[in-house]
Amino acid sequence: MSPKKSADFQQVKKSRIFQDVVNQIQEAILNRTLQPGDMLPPERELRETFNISRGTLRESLRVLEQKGLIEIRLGTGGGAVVKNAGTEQLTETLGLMIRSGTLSVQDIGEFRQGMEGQIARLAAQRATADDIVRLECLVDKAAAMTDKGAVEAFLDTDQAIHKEIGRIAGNALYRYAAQVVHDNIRKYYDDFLEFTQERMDENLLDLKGIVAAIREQRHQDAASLAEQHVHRFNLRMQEKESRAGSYCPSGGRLC
Amino acid sequence: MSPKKSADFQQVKKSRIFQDVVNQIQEAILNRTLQPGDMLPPERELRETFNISRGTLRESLRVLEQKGLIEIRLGTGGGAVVKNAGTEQLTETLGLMIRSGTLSVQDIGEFRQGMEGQIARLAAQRATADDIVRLECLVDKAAAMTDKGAVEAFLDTDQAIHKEIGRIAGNALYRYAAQVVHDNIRKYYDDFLEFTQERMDENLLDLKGIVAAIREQRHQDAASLAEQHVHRFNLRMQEKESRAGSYCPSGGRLC
DNA sequence: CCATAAGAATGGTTTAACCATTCAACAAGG
DNA sequence: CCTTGTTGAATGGTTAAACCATTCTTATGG
Repeated sequence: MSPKKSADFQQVKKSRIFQDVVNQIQEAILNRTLQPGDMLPPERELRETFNISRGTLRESLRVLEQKGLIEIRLGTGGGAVVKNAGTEQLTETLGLMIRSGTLSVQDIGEFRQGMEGQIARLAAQRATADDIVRLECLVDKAAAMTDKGAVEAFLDTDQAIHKEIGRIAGNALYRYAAQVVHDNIRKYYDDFLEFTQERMDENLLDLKGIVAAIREQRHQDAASLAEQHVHRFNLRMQEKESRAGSYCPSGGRLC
Repeated sequence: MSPKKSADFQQVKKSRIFQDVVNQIQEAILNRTLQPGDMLPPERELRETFNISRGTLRESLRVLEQKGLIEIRLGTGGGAVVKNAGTEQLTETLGLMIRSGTLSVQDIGEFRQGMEGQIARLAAQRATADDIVRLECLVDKAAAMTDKGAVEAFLDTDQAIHKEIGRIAGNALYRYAAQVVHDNIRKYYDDFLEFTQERMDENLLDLKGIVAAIREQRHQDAASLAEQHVHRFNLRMQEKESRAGSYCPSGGRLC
């Protein structure tokens, strides 16, 4: 066999017993042999099953917990419960990358801009009459909140609209990615951004435009409008950030 | 204070010593008090510093390792080394979501399609003369590979071109996301897709088109062409998948 | 100069015990 | 009968001390 095509061997793994146990349990979960909600046997029993010490077993459980595959509960009737894989791990990892300077908030904002555009485009291509009704109902609600000057309630509705558009787009990864990005970016803008009446009016107009484009299946418009919407937001973030320079001394990198 | 606006309390955390240790070490790493490449003291020393047992400390280290913040080496001079946050964790988590059926391969393919479009668009907006030279050099190389019918080498070059476009786009998150998605999708198509001469010709044409659009700063064209490129790929994957139905019985969900 | 063996440093694992939290069953008092 | 408090068992969380396995360095001998 030529050296070029030789199967890409894996480095021989050091015998780490806990890793083997992690793999076995993880397989069982991904297999559906263990389903979400199922409980693993108590530690002292599992210990015997695998024929390892409790300490080693606990290292395995810690890893599975950190992967988001199980949750560990205390007390009688407690133990390891199989979980549904959610977005918490992605959110946490992305958060680490931001905080460690591997990613800048600008990067994330720009990513979000493109992504929200694509989501709006898909939504415009796939929205049913039912979806439109639901969206317009939410927009009406947002308009009411704007009239009343209820900032908190407006923001909630705004978020609900974005979530609904994500649902309509019909792609789970876009939905998760949007949530992960949002959860991470929110940590920063929550501290920064005050929401004035003018800002609400502006936002409401954006939302109306996007929903109209979705209703009329103008997917290109929906994408552009959603992008502009996020872009305006990103600009404000940058203004804020450079004005309050102390927050982030190293050129957009967070500390 | 009204019940509506009551601060969003956190559930009281159970006293888990190892978690506290994880937080302290993680803070030190994100602080840059501990920098990538630095080594933590040996377990027996850390044990004393935190005044906990070795078992508990080891659970902490396992968690940090799983988060991708440290790497643990064996033997004399071994120990915990601080790592740069990379994409491995994201890749792994996304892989878990695919395997557990939370995401379908279609979802990922569609996501990738939109994302590669955005990346190409950014690249078209930001490419310098230097970048263009490098890209065209790679395209020439790919053309040579096509002529020679060297499939492996062509695929390598193809990937290099995509990577270069990602670099030119200048957004770290797009770059990471592309890699994560690619690494996960590759697991499936590597098994499936045979690469014929015709396929290579087709791909080469796509690449030439995209690079030309980038050179001439036709960012809209660059986006569309890149999307089409991925879309064609996605279609082939779906064909393959439905033909070899046994692989995935539950409607596009992987088992 | 190189090969090999011995030893030390370090992570990996085991054992056995005890502590802390939770829940259910049961008892006491109203 | 219902409420309230008590107790005990089940389970995860932590500790301690020892030993095993891997890796690197150093000494030894050819």
